[in-house]
Amino acid sequence: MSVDLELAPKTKRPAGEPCCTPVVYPDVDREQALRLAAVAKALGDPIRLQLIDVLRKHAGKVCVCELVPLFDIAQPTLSHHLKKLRDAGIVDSERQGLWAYYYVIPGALDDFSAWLS
Amino acid sequence: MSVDLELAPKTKRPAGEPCCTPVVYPDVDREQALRLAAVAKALGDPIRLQLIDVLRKHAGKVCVCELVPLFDIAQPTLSHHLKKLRDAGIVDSERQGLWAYYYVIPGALDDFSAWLS
DNA sequence: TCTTTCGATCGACGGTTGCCGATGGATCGG
DNA sequence: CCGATCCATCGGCAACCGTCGATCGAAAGA
Repeated sequence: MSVDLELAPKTKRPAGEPCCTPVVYPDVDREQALRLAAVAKALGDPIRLQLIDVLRKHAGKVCVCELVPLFDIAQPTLSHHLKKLRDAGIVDSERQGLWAYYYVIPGALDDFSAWLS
Repeated sequence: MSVDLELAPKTKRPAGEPCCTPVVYPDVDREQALRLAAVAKALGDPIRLQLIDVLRKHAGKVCVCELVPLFDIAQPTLSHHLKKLRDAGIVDSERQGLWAYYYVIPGALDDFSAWLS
């Protein structure tokens, strides 16, 4: 992986103790960090995390009218959370007549999962 | 896993199409979702994600004075991010004289990583 | 056409976040 | 002691977030 951030070892130190002898390297560049953090941010809400949990375990498309009664929030709030997950590229939706069916985009969490492991 | 959220299938539907026939089950209860989302939220910032990346890859304790020049932010801001990671239970610090050394708490990300996989 | 239903969007509100400069507390050298 | 260094905290600011009620557009039935 490429290194995006530079490393500037400290020179001034009041004592002779070794402060900056071990050099650290970031393995994730800024753009990759932005993408991964966007996914993490989308998962950083309990309701959205449970939404992903439901959609993933179901392994299919789930109607919004099924998701609403699962959580103690108003319908516009749920729609807002689903939009956040859509904007993060984690889920997508499909309209069938009057209903909207949501599903987790296959492989959308792979990069983040790989970084975390 | 225990199911915390109740499932209330919809009864009224204008057409005969199957809307809520497939029943969905959440596998994560509310408390677990809160813990996992707190970890995800802490990782939901590019700088914090890179911080974790550096600390994890280094496999040891890293002095703050080494972390400051890696990012284009002021020192109080870095300290703020480190506090967020500490509050989330992901990292911890250890003072040695004048310096503070940070490290990733072993196993702190295991639950989240397991849920994601 | 009129009504009902579903889902998205809007507008508004309190609370939180990320960022900075300034300051403080602790530690060490001189 | 005094000054320098490292790091945490404080106060403030603009931006964002989660939430709701109200509303809208699309679709289907009567």
